[in-house]
Amino acid sequence: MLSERRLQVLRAIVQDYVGTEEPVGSKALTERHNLGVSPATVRNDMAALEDEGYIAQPHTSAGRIPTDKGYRLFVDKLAGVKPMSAPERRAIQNFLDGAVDLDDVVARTVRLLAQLTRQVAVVQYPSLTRSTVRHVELLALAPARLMLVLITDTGRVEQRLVDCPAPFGETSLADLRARLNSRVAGRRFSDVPRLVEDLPDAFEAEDRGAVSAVLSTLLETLVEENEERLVIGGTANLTRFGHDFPLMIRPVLEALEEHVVLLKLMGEAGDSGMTVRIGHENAHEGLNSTSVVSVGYGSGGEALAKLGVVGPTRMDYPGTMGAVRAVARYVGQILAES
Amino acid sequence: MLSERRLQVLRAIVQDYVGTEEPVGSKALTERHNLGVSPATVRNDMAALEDEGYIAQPHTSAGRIPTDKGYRLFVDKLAGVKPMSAPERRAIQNFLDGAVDLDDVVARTVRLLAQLTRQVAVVQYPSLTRSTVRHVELLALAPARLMLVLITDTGRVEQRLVDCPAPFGETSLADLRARLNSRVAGRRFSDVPRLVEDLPDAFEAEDRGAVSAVLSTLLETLVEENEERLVIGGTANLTRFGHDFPLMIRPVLEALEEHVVLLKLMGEAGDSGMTVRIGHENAHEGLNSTSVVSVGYGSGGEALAKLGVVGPTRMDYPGTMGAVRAVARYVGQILAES
DNA sequence: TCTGGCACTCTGCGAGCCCGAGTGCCAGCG
DNA sequence: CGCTGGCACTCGGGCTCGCAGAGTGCCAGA
Repeated sequence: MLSERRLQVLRAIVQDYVGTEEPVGSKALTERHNLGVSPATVRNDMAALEDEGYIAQPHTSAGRIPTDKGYRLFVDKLAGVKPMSAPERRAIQNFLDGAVDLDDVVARTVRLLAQLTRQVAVVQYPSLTRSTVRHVELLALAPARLMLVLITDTGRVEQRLVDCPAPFGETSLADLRARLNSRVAGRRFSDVPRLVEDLPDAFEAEDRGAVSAVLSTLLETLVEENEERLVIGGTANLTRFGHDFPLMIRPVLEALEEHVVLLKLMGEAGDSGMTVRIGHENAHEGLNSTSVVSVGYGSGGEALAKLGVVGPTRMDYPGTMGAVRAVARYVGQILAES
Repeated sequence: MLSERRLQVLRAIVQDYVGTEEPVGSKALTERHNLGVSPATVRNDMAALEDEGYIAQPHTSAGRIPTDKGYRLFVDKLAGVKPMSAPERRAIQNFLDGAVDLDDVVARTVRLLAQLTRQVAVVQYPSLTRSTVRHVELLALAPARLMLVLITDTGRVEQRLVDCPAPFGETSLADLRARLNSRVAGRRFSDVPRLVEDLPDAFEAEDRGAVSAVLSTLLETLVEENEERLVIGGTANLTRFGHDFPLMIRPVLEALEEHVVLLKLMGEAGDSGMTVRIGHENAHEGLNSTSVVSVGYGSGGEALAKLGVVGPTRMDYPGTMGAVRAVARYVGQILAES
């Protein structure tokens, strides 16, 4: 176990390195933080921290920089979440309040997050599987061809074509539409399969094929995970990554275009509370020199989707976490209102 | 007017510079292209080209590099469009044929284009204003609150909320839905305003307010330009930009996130044929060191939207133009089929 | 009008050098 | 036992210097 002072030293190293972007030495540390001890003592502590793997030296006789493990300890034990100031919170709220529809909410959120954290922002569209059905609409495009339109309480609309095995009369269609809506409107997606299970039984034999086709398309739409969309912004902030960066940012840009990977990454993070993945903790290789801070957001108590930022491991964790948390909270509010 | 040989020299300079990324000198030129004259002669020609502003020297006593004006001349007079090879064309077609819906077509297109050109690809969603209406649907969410859903022939769906000045009965709603569809289904968006102009007259006075509200929302949706979506891919290719690139790519990344700017840029380009904007010809400052190659695509004879690539002015223009043209052509085919 | 020759001018690169920051270790002190 | 000051050592960054190579412009001659 590390002594209290050594933790202080580690904290000081992280803070200074994040600020200056340069390896930090024992002398500079004692000057900037009053630890009450001399550089020599700090050197001993640093040696111990290095033995434990919390810090490292880029070259012999240079200062130390934190390792992933060091950041991990810093985030877990040494740093809290820095709350946003009241004016900042107001600014967030004002900015988000101006949104006119769901797309706009997401677009604004991503810009806001990128601006606040000066990093790359990632926002997942509110997931279908957690929300409730507002309305299901069926349109006959041709005798045996329907369009299914699903409207969610978050204002999202999904449409699918349905090819029926047999023509489907206008009255049957109206009937199906009415029955479907009376059963599922206002219900959670996860409940829908159970609620419509026996629906074909209510129809004439000749229509059952079509009804089944509609229902299976509906269920498909509900579970379809790969329809989950991501919006990314603030990639220009990658240029503040470091000095040696051509090689650094290329894999990051590539990873950011792999939405599937990102979705997986954000999905793995726990539902409740904020998740911070540091450096090599990220499964995807391209993100091994970045940290990902993500959190769920949603209207009401439940998380609909995730949002977060991607930045260098050398980032201001407390500030970033504060911004991410605040934005998630306000987006949730906005979604709940609309 | 420049002599024939001087044009040859300019062409050779552009080709070599694009290939090597290094200023090209008179000796290297005569070695790699058999111009039939000596380096000294080429030097004279280069001096002339420099006087005219087609090429420049980064430093005294270094080779020459083309200026924007030089590239312009190259593109206009000296280089054709390099057609894709048959295998390449097949690969494009196969890749695009696998798409399952409009979103997928666009996503595949952007990836394909980025891969083929090794540059940043930009694809605009098929524009609403040029396409035709497949169906208009109206749903009552509440007595005085409707949802308008517009389905286009390209498979795109737009939805809007409509607040009515007064409650609107179910029968009137069905009536409006039927009349609306019979008038506009299958018609071009640009014709819709004329076609629905007198529609309120067919309704009772008490419903006219609501009908007008629906119609104005519909028209708004049709003309709404800022709803035009862009998809961007291949940003990782920016890392191949040049050596001095932190400062180079930051403004480019910023510009790429300004979809409004990009839309304007692509919109300005002529409808027919391919447009190449080189360096400072781009109005947006962040793109002053890039060239944009764009072309319209669409099903049938008409362009629905644009697609293109953004790359360094030092790009392989014939190859890029060939790839852009080929992709646009095949995307158009796919859209026409579906 | 083209060519070969020549003198000139840069940039880039490597070698050598010094300086400063930082370390590790040790002996001494409370 | 832990902290401190001192000291010798190391190493990277930045500086200058010098050189080689590539490229140019100009000029006289074919």
